[in-house]
Amino acid sequence: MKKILNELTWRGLIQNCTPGIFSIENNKITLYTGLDPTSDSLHIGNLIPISILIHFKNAGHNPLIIIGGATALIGDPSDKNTERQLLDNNIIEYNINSIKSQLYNFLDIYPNGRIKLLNNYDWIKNISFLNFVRNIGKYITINYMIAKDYVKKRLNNCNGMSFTEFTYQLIQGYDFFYLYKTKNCLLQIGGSDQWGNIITGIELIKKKLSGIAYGLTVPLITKNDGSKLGKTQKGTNIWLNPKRTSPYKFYQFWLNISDNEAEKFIKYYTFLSKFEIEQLIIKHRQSPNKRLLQKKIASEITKWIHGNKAYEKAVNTSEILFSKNIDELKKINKDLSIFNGVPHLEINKEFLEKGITIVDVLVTLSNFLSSKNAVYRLIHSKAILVNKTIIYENLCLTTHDLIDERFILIQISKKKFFVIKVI
RNA sequence: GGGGAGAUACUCAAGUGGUUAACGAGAGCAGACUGUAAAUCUGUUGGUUUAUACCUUCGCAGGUUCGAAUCCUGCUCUCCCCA
Repeated sequence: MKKILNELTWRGLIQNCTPGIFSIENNKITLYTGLDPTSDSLHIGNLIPISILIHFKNAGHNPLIIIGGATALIGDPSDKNTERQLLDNNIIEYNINSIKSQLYNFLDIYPNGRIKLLNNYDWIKNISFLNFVRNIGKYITINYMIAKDYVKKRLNNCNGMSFTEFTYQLIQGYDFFYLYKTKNCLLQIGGSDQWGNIITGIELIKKKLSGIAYGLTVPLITKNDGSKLGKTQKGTNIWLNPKRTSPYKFYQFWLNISDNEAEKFIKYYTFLSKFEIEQLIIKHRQSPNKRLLQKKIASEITKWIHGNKAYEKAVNTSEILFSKNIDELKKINKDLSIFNGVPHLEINKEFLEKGITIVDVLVTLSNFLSSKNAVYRLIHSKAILVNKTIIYENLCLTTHDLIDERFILIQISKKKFFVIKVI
């Protein structure tokens, strides 16, 4: 059995763990992490605990992923300052199915692979309230429960905390208890906000079964400015679902991380060996302008999540969009699918013959920018390019501006692109 | 129940009758420099017009005034102290 905890430590993936955890890595163990179906897609923050599962799997252990079909009905209060809105059953079910099919795409899910997928609704749905209160609630004191940081915070907060959310930690604790009892699952992995919930499970196992279980949390991945990773500048998540975050955008996100971040993320998000990573970091420091690390991370993760084809397309699109001159644009041979994932507007050719202004394209017709003033401001600061040429006024575009008779490329600042396609 | 303080743009926070679309800071956006990096510097951040004009905005609703974020009245909400 390959030792794994040193590996995880080296990668910086361990934020906190319960004492004695190093004793378990010698034998094959079962471990799990939970995913909340609060949305119909995972985002890149979810990949960290998942990648730990994969490290364990590669070392020969037995990983489980628990989808929180039951716990999502309650809503995890960890890390939240206010009561959550309850989610609708149908939405949760839809989310569960979406997340499941997503996981099948990029993980070796049982029966073909080694990672088993379970839904905690399956074992929680049949528990009666009385049974739960007598058999589980009796083992955990209120004193223990209100000592949790997030509970304290909420108790001091005038909005308070509902009984429903207060019980959440017991339900998640019960999951761990159940998995320990039925599958001999010894370890739970979670984000740093999950510490309290994990500990409750361990406590329950200790009190009720005199068993010893372990927990491990991953660091909260932050960007240099302290913001949570997975959010872009505008605060939107980087999703794994290509409909929410196109492979092109996904690829660009990784390509744009800073040097500092890149040295960390290559350890978090790729499965390259320690040797390979150290070599890459050395090379990168020698000539950082080549951005070897960013490119490597972007390629590894994009291929992993979206597949080789989508990755190649994203690279191709990037090369064309970021090329300095107009000739590159002419090379695409009318294959506009290269622009999938780039914001665009489709218009009739007749419409374009009459002429259409930049402001209309970006605001009136597409809402790509929020106001006309914003466009004028950008034009004045020379931030808008049409087909790679800076414009100085609110230009009126016509069919003469079309490339290959098919499209016009508008570039806003260095990294934002907008395509007008004629149909 | 009694007393006190407050509510200003994305956030914090000045301004207490007249160049006030509102100081400043953070944040965002853009430009320069670079490597589609970081740091730095510069500009910018209500809307319409791409021009210099108008409209809307300082908790909500009224009022006083030539003129209000600023004064008055009522209301709503938040915080603090004493019961």
